[in-house]
Amino acid sequence: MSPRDQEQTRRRVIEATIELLTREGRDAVTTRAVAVAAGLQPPAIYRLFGDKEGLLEAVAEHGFATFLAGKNLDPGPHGPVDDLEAGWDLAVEFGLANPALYVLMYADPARPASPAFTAGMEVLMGRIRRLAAAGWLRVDEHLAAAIIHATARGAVLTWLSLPEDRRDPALLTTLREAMLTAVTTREPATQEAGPAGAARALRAALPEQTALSEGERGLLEEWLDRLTHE
Amino acid sequence: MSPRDQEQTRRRVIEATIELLTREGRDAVTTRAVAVAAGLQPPAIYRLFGDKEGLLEAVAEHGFATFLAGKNLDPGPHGPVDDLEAGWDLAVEFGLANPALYVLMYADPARPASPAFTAGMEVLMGRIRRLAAAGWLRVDEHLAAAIIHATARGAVLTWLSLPEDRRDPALLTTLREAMLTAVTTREPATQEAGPAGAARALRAALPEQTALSEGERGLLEEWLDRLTHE
DNA sequence: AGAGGACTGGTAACGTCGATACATGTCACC
DNA sequence: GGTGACATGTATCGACGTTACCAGTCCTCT
Repeated sequence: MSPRDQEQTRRRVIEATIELLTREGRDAVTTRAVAVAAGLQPPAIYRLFGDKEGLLEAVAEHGFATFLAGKNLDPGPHGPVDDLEAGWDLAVEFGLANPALYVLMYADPARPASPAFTAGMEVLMGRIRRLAAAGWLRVDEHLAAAIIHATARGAVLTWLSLPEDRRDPALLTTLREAMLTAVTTREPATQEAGPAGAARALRAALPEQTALSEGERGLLEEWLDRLTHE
Repeated sequence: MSPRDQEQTRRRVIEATIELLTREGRDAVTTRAVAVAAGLQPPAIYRLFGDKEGLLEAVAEHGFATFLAGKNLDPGPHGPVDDLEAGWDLAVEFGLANPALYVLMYADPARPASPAFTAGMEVLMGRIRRLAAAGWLRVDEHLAAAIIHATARGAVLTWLSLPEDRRDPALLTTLREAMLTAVTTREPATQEAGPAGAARALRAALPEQTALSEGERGLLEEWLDRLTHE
């Protein structure tokens, strides 16, 4: 079997698994059931994915990639805050649209970070960085990522655990709003983009702080001037 | 065997299961392993708990009840808002103190609401009601419950999924604060902007600039970190 | 062109799981 | 002291994840 064919078979197995997962639930995903659904023998799964864990990881990655493929990830016209908002919505929408897959990826914290998990974080981190560069970030970048992740995770899992007739869309919008106020500032710390603007803003706010020694502050001011006039 | 003895045996089995769960993980909890740990035969589990699901449910309930037993649930002297805050802390503390148990109870949203789950919600609902009675509630009671639950759930699961050396306690306090401002009409504790925002903006924009040498940039990054973490 | 060998794919099986049927033992009561 | 009901122990079932093993096929080298 050529690598080309093998890739195609992998794809067929993955899609059969997703079908099984979404139609009959997590417990229906057995190696045997997947094998017959994909039209091959149980051991073939192991030749293709190593073990069941490998299969599930491949499934998560495929599902997430497929979802992202239909979305536009470029920065929007309304600034980094709106981009963050859209990114949060994207994460939640993925969970609501693929509950079984989402639970597989995000329910058990013991599961080591899969490529799919990491890919989602990459998207998020890019938006956070732009937010920080524009001076909108209220907290540390890593903390921001954790907050965004936690609110989205909590939103999706709680939403899914509610009976359908008691799901209030306000849960999602309120959590999103809470996330935004926790992570971003209402007023940007700098009006100008790039290092020069940030340096100017920092230069202005500098005299009030005490984290640096006299000498350090002097050198820092020199550097900020250089960055400003670059 | 008298009902009294049976109750005692149930208790022994449950505690053996918790021991197994926390020491060797979820997958180590097999009916056989539990049976030998509790000193009886595998079928005895089924006579006591019906099936494995029943055992796990009993375990969840026992673990949660034991945790709550050591806590004071009465209204505190600082008003309903502080009570809510303490309730949220309680939920999160339970998750951090009993990760395996928490994951068992809250990870999979497909699992129907267990008695333990409901008991936790009861505690929460009481506090929300007092909050509403005192006029502090910004949103519908059910929505408030969902928001509180979602933030706590997201906080615990995200915390547990982070490697230990990257867990920032600020994640918990920030999420708690976000929950409080979303749910109550209390004024958010506005933190002074200071130079932190500008420092973060400069930190994010730093890689793009060329006015500083490698060494200067390294030192500058250290200072910016100090300025943001002050 | 034919023999040898590496590699793919199929079959059968292992050990363990959750769960259950059945036999064995034990105690109360007539 | 026999008898019936109930608790306990034994043996086993089907299904699971996983692996050893064997047959067939295709490429290579002489």
